[in-house]
Amino acid sequence: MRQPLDPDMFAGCRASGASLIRIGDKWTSRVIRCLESGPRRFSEIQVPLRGVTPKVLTETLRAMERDGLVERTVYAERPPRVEYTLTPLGHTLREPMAAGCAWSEAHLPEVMEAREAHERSSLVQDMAEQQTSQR
Amino acid sequence: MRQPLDPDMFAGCRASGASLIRIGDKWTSRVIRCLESGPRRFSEIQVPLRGVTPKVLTETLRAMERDGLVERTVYAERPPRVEYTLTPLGHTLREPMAAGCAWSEAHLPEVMEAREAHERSSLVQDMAEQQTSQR
DNA sequence: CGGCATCCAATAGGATACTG
DNA sequence: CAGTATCCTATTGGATGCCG
Repeated sequence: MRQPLDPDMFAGCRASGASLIRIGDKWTSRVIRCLESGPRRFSEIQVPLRGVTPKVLTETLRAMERDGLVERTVYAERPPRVEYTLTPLGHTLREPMAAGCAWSEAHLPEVMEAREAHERSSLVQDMAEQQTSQR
Repeated sequence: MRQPLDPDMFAGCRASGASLIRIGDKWTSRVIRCLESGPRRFSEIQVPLRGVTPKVLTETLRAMERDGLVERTVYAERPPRVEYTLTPLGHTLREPMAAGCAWSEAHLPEVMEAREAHERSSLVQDMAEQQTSQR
C-alpha cells in the first residue's frame, strides 16, 4: 500500500524554492553565465540576451543584487560606466546550474521526440473528432 | 584585456533552456517530487501543492506529458481513476533538480542576509531622500 | 551609457460553476 | 473523481521617451 503524500511537504520550499530565489527565472541563469568570465557592463550583457529590453534586464540585475548574487559598481566617469560582477555566492550557483544545462543538452532529443509523437497522436484524435461531428 | 561575449552564446539554449522544458516552472519541479515515490492520482498531487486550481495543475501535467516526463493512465472505473507516473526520462530529472534544491537549502541563510542588508541600506536612502525633499 | 517613468499588450493564474 | 469552461485579475514584459 502507498503512503499518502505529506500535505506540507513544500511548507519550507515556498521560501527556498524558485519563487524566492529567481533561479528558474528566464534571465537569471543566463546573466550568471555571462558573468562567469568576469565583470561585464550593462550593454555587454544585453547583447547575448538577444536584445532584452533594458527594463527587464534592470529588474533582473536588481533582484540578483538584492539576493547577493551580483555586485554593481558605478564608475564616476563621462560617459558613466557600470559593471556587474558575480559575488562568491553567485559563483556557487554555477555548479547546480551546470547540472541543469547538462540535463537539457543530454535529453533534448528525447524531449523533442516525445513532443513530436504527442503532436502526431493528437492530430489523429482531432481528425477522429471531426469525423464524429460530421455525422 | 577581456574577451567580448559571444552574441549567440544562447542560440541553442533558447530551445534547451527553461523556456522549452518547463523546469524552472513554479509547479513542474514540485510535481516531479510528488511522483518520485510512485504513481499518484490527480487529487493526491493537488494536496501538497496547496490547493492549486485544477486548471493550472491540468496545464502543468499536460505540458509534462507532452515532453515525455510523465505518463497519464486512465482506468475505466466508476468513479473514474487517473494516475500519473514519472517516465524514465522524468526520473533522470531528479538528479539535477536535487542539486538545485540542495543549493537553495545550503545558501538560503546567505540570501536572506543579503536581502535584509539590502533592505536596510535602501531604507536609509529613502530617509535621506525624504530629508532632501523637505528642504 | 545606463538607466527610469510611463503606457500598453499578452499571458499566467485564480475563482467559480458545471460535466462525463 | 477528474477534469472542462468561463470569467476575471494580476503580473510580466515590450515599446517609447526622457534624464543625469
